[in-house]
Amino acid sequence: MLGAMTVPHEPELADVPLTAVMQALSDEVRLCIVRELAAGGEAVCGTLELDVSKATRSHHFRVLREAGITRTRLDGTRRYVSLRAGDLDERFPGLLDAVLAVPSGA
Amino acid sequence: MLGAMTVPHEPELADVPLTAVMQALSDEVRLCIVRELAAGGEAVCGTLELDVSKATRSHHFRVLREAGITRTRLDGTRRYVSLRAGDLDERFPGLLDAVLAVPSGA
DNA sequence: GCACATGTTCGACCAACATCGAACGAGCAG
DNA sequence: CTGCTCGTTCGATGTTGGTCGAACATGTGC
Repeated sequence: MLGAMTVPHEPELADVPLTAVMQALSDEVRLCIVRELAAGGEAVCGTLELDVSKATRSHHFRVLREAGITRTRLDGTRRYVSLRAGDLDERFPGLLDAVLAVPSGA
Repeated sequence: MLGAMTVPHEPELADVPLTAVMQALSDEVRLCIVRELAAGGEAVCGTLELDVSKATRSHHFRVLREAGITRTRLDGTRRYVSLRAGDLDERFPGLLDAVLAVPSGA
């Protein structure tokens, strides 16, 4: 029981139900993450500005990853996270765009 | 305290945050309702096929209504529910279409 | 008035979730 | 090897959410 941290699990988008994606995108913190990723491309987890603890941050990244929304690349002790925009748009056409079109203010 | 049942509260869509809509659409039962409304137009609450109790059904209709997704019209003892497709598309362009484009199976 | 039908509301219950501090693991720099 | 950093995992906790049965409210028809 040790590979869990080194090899994050990323599902096939075909196996992800719509409810899981909607659920993942129904949290303000996770929406922030998605927006920042959309705007700035790949990013290191710790560099994103979020008003939550390390543990909570890690939790949200996991939810996004397991909903097929993000991909995680390992580089030493850092983790680079990016949007699976292509996969997502193939599975749920227009959904991510519609979400990203909404300004963060409301 | 008795008007609550007779005059359902429907918010201005401008006041509804994206998270509320995503949240409302992240439940399978509510997705079923939305799909049936999209396919068949206005419908009476009780006529939709849902494998839940009256109380649960009422709960889901309330969540959809308060998320600005549906409108409720009173007619005697019945309640006609319909999608606020126009309002929704104005507020969150493309979102409802993207959701409805996903087949119910998955 | 009196049933009847349609929905809502009220507790209650259990599952899921967001949050945190603390402990842990893995890689990197001395 | 020893710290240091980055991030995960582990409880624990409080909150929210879905579900139900039962009670209630409201309108319709006899």
